[in-house]
Amino acid sequence: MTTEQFIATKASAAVNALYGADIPESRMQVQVTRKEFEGDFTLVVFPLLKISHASPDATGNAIGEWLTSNCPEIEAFNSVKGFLNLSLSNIYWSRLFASIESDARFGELPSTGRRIMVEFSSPNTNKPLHLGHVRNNLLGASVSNLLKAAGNDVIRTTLVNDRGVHICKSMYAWQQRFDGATPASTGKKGDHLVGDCYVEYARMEKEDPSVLDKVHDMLVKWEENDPEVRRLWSMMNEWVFEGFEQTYKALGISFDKTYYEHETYLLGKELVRKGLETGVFVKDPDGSVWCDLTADGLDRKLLLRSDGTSVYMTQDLGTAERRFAEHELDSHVYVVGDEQNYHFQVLKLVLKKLGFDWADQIYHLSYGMVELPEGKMKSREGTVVDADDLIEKMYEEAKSTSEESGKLEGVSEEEKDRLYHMIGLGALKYFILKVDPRKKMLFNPKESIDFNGNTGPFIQYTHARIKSILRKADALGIRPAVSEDAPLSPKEIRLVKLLASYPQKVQEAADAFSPALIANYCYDLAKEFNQYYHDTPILKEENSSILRMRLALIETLANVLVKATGILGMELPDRM
RNA sequence: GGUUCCGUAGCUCAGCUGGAUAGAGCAACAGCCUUCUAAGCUGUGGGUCACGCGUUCGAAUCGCGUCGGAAUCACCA
Repeated sequence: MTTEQFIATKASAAVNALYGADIPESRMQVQVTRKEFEGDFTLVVFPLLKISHASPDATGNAIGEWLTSNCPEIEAFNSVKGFLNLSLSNIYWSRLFASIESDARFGELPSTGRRIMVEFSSPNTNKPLHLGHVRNNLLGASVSNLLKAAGNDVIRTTLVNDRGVHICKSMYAWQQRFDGATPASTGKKGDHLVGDCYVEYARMEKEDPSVLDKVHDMLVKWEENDPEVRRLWSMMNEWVFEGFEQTYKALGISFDKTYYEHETYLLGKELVRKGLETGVFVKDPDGSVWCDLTADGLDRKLLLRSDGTSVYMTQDLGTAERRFAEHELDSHVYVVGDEQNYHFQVLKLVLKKLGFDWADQIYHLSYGMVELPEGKMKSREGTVVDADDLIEKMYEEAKSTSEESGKLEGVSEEEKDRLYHMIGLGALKYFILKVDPRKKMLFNPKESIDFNGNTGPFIQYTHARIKSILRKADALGIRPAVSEDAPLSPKEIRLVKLLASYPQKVQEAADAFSPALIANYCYDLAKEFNQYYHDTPILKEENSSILRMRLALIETLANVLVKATGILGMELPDRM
């Protein structure tokens, strides 16, 4: 039970005793007391005036009196203009702190028994990953962690778009203009080499539009399983996968299951057949198949072309059906940009029309685009921010900042390398995840991602500071320990309050599919600690139970920081 | 044109299930390292929460309208 719930329950009892009214605790409004007022939690009494038939202050005072004389945990109160501020006893906070400190699984919510598949990343194999993909990948990985922390069984998956006309374009350009170049012969990452082919193709088509016919011939041959074309296709895809693998590894991302579109693109045709039988779909005279959604305020949606081939939507319908069946999913989350809102709206609607109840359990985590100061990234204009370049840049930035501070003297080169990567990536991940996924975000390549203020490195630095103190204490043979003999200061109570709210934050964030809420929490916690650190000496404290309590407090704080940033996919260093 | 989303400090963002005087960071300015890591801490300045009307004891938050921006509405994926 959270402290808010505890107070709500007591307040409900107070109202019952004083006014004989039965107000459930869920209707009680309890919030954290604002900094400028005395107290820990505040009961909003306005909604109770109709029952008390008294002024806000009189009502507040009456409830305050009742609570302080009937609940030993509630020590004092003051009533200000309809807000009843309550102070809890030090023993209450000590015990709450002790319960958090001793709980190794603190913040891991009880199992929901639900199995959720999360699809994210889903790249095309004709160009390297860019900043937009980075946001997708980080969000997907983080939301997966979040849902897992909230007690769900999570399957991370990706659908690689490895076939189609765009792949053939790269293949054609390679054949015509690249003279047998390979990643090995050029020293280029495979995904970048294939990306170059794609760019080259665009140039070729501009010179001579008829090359498009050649590309279509190639696609037809691919579909006919032409060995020559298939061999080229496999080889180039292999290059790309190796390149992607490096990028995923650098980002710390992996999948439980990878689907390839060349295996799934024919799925869904059976559904179309059934839909035609049951009259959910209609066939036009030219042979094309449609679903009429005009009654739902949408348009008609194509499901099979007049030549009988399937489209994107057909495939997605079939894939969804197969996944729910194969994995006995309770829910499926798709991490896909908001430009596809319409697609998912239609997908769910069509599945529902086909009679699948689980259609309601599909959630499109629709995130906003990453934009540059001059607008959208455009590959034609060369304004695309490449993922590998960006990761490299972050590493260099971390390296130069670290070298400037000189705090890593005596650390091995190997360890330094690990730290630079951890810090650079931490900065990048936090930068992207701290903003509400649904909103579009701005990235200015000219300004490097900050390492000061509300940033990943700030949180990592906080952790390093705590670890430094704990190392020193350990060297002195002092062990952290919670004890009721060590009263908590107001700042320490604030920290305990924040720590205690962590499980609730995980729940809220999971409900909202928003790692940003976790990022904000991490910042609040780090900020609060740094203020505490600044004016509360720990190792110099003479009272040994207070000293040990403080060590226990910062150790718990470090543990919670590790868990929370872990959801964001960040690692925290012991020194930096 | 239809649908959906967005508009908060110079900039980047919190706050949005209605609650007290709207918060951070960056940038600017002024301080704090013989004291547990200054990637830190403290302070100053900076706001018509796009605009209007409504609901309410109370609106940045909810509703309607206006203005501005974005996405989407392919026999592309």
